[in-house]
Amino acid sequence: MERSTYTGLLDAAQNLIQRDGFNAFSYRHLSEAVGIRTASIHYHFPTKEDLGEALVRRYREHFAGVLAEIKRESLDARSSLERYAERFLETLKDDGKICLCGMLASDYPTLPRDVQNEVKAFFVENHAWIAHVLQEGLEDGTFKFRGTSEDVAMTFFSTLTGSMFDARMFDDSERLVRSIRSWLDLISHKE
Amino acid sequence: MERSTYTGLLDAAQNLIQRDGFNAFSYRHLSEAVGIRTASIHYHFPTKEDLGEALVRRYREHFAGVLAEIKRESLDARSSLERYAERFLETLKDDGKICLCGMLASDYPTLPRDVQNEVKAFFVENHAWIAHVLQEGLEDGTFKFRGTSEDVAMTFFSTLTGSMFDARMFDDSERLVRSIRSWLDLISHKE
DNA sequence: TCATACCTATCTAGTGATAGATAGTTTGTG
DNA sequence: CACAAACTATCTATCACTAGATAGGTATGA
Repeated sequence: MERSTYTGLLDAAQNLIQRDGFNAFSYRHLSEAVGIRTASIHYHFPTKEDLGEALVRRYREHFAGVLAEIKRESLDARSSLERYAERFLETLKDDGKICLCGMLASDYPTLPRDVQNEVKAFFVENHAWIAHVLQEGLEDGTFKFRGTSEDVAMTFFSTLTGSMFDARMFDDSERLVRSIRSWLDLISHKE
Repeated sequence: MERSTYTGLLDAAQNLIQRDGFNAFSYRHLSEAVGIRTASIHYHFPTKEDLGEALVRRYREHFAGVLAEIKRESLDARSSLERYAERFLETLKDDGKICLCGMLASDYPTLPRDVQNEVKAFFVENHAWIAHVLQEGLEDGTFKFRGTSEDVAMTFFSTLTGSMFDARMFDDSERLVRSIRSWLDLISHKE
């Protein structure tokens, strides 16, 4: 039971932050979402920083598993990136949610230090994974591009997060779909 | 005199919002930045929504002038996009500021309605301008891409705003430089 | 001309609501 | 009982915003 309250708090906090960001979400909102008093939330997470850090760490670790799974199961580089991008699309379709760390990157200067570090770690890990897939695709002829894999990886991740904001604003997830397809076409060799 | 207070408020508000977003900025911060009491700010901008709307409208109109100037003076499509991207780089180098509307897009669900509409208008105008330049470059052979100009324009704008957050987080404007160059290389024909 | 009236831009002081956080207490369960 | 997990009640700080006053400028009109 106590475990499910803890997890329920993280889940609800993630929902709120993925929509409104770290500053526009409060213990009061969380209290209403979970059904316990704000004081009781402080029992589980003494400060907002504690909550934020636990949340991003869980998200980051979960994502590391997703990355490993895609790499294990995918046939080629293009379908790896497609499956990666699919996670962002699913998140967006779930009530217009934004990638947690994409959202927190926009709140970065106002974030507690430990949360900042978790968000940066997420970016580093994701950029490295994308760069690795890009490099594979470059070497086996699936992809064609001139910049370094690291730089191109950054443009891919930026396109994903940027287009999530765009698609949410226009309440049209197809905008993210088209953005992903267009970007992948830019580096795909065939035609 | 009264005019300069009004403008000074807009300037200071823009600085604060470009760093912290709409929710993490307050009349109190603004008061400290310009040196008048919060009550006096309400004389010029009765509500935060009024301030936000005036600010984004001014920004949008200023940007429309920038777009027209680039189009008037630039020789080819690639240098138009380079000059466009250069504005984002200058903004970032100015104390890690983010494009105002890129920042507000991340705050979108919590924004007052009139501010939301101004931000959307900014996106529409900028996407249309980029798409037009891309189409020109496609037709004269400067660029090569498969998606529609509109979709590719969205990936360019998303790359710019997304990479601003990235570069700010790592306190390294060169990351934006490399992102821009890599993206432009993806659609450039030569080599 | 000069007094009355209005306007502009600021101020002090305060509203109710909400923020994150704390102390101390009750409740449920093994 | 002992402990975990919730509670009530409260704190201080800040939020956007308002009321009412004031000083100085400007316009009007007898």
